[in-house]
Order: sequence, then C-alpha cells, then structure tokens
Amino acid sequence: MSADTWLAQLHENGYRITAARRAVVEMVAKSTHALTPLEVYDLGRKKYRALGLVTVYRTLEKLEELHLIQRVHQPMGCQAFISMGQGHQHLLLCQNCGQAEYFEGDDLEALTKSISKKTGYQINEHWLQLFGLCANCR
Amino acid sequence: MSADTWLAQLHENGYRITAARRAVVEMVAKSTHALTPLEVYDLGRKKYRALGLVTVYRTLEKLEELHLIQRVHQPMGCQAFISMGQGHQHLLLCQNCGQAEYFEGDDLEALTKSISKKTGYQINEHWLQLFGLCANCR
DNA sequence: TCGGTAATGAAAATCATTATCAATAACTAT
DNA sequence: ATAGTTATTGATAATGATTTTCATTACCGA
Repeated sequence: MSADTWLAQLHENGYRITAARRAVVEMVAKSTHALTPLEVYDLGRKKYRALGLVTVYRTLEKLEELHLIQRVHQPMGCQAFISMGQGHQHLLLCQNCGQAEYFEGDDLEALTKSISKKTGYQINEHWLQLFGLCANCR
Repeated sequence: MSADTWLAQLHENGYRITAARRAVVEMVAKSTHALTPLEVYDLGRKKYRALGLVTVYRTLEKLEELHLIQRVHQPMGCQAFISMGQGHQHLLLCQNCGQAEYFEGDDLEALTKSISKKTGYQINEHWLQLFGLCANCR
C-alpha cells in the first residue's frame, strides 16, 4: 500500500489532499514500525515543517476510519499505529527493535468451535498477536 | 482466587493490609468484568468511604506486579483490569455486556513454528483474545 | 480565477495518570 | 498490650496525552 493509494482513498471519501496529510500519510505508509502520534509528528515535520500535532491526531483518526491503519496493542502502550495488512492478517512484533510484520494462516476454527460449545458464547472475532525477536535481533 | 488469597499474597510480599487495599482487592477479585481504575474507585467506596483514587491506582499496580490481575486490551480502551486466570489462559469477552471468561487449550505450536520458519523470527509469546456474545446476550 | 468551506495550527480545555507531602495507621519488636 | 518505625494514605498539584475552540488559510469544484 503506497502513500498515493492512501491519498486517493482520502480523496474518494470526500477529504481534501493537503500538505499536512501528505506528510503524515507518507511517513506512516512507509514505516515498518508502529508509530505514536508524536513520532509521526516528528517524522512528518521533516517533510512539512509547519505540520501541527493536532493535525497528526486528526489525520490518523481518518486513516483508521478508512481501515488504512490500525492501532497496535503492546505491553508498553497502545497509542501506536501501523499500516493495515491485506485481508485477514495478524501482527508479529520484534520485542527488541519494534519491527512489525504481518502473517496469515492462523486457523482457529477448531478452537473457536470448541470454546463456543464449552462456554455458550457466539464468537465473532479474534485478536492474535505474536511477539519475538526478528532475524536481525535474535 | 478469593480476595483473602490476594491479601495474603500482598502480605507475603511485604505489603501491609489496609482498609483501602481490602476494598480494592475485594471488588476486583469478585468482578466478572474488566474494571477501570475509576470503576474500582466507585465500587470500592461502597465498602470503604474514604478510599482515594490514587490509592486505587497504586493498589492495582501492586496486584499487577504480583500477577494477580492483568490489563485487558479492548477496541474501546486498554485501561481495564481483571483477575488473572490460572496457568496459560486467554480471555473471551462479551461485546455486549463486557462479561469476561477464561479459556485454555489453544495450541499454536504448529502456527508459530511455521511463522518462525517463514519470517526468521524467534517467537517468544502470543496474545490471543476472543470476542463475541455471551449466552445471555446472544 | 473565484468562492464556499474543509482543514489548519496555536492556544486553551479536558481527561487520565503520576508525583509530592504531611498526617495516619499497620506491623514488628519489645 | 504498647510504642516506635515506617509504609501507606488521601488531598493537592503537576504532568502528559488527547480533544476542543476558533480565527485564518488554502483546497478544489464550478
């Protein structure tokens, strides 16, 4: 997913393309790490000096709305965002460098069926996230 | 896990047993929902009028330290805590009423092996959480 | 090019959490 | 049981992150 695709998505949904949004989108789209609003702000200002932190918050909000990014939950905090994966994918995070990667292929069908029977719950969704050390850090 | 067990754990670890801690521990230990600090505060004040919010934060911190409670991550926020499950267990949450339940029996061995081979990551930990509707709410 | 209006950034407001501190009360040693 | 040490308390203030407000700017369709 390139920054241009995201900008096109914003435009299609009636949002205007501005220098501020370009800066935010570009930085988040190309990052392999989850970024906090403040990190996006710092990075974004390298592209567009006048960028305001408030605009970062507002732009991230819109990107999340359009499912272009997602919030990443980690032991140390849940304020960071990362580019959304394609289809049904889950995150694999490096505990050392923060590098993030998507994976797919989890089959929890059997598990959810069994849990559903045991508990009486109708299971609608699951969150799965792996933590470890990336090839470089291990 | 009863409130008394938790108080005993606190005592064993050199912490004093106070009326404030009794109130917090009792409320969190018996709750079937994840509770935010503010919710614990409101509930706790029914037991112990003079309870302060700051003490709630401090007590929750200690309970987390001793692995008696854990932070619960949800789409709407990650400030809530719930009694810890026994051994390797995961949470199942009702999207309607917030009821929480533990389950076990997830076997991700095959998945993590395959992901590890594919990505080069050394996988150390996983987070799994199910969302749905409990028997009452479905 | 122009004009309506969405978007902006600065500043202020809000909300959750943490630090400070003097007063209190739990526990240990007597 | 008592006294003394010191962890704990609650009120208040400080902090930090996020949201709201608002006058100004600039995007983009006509």
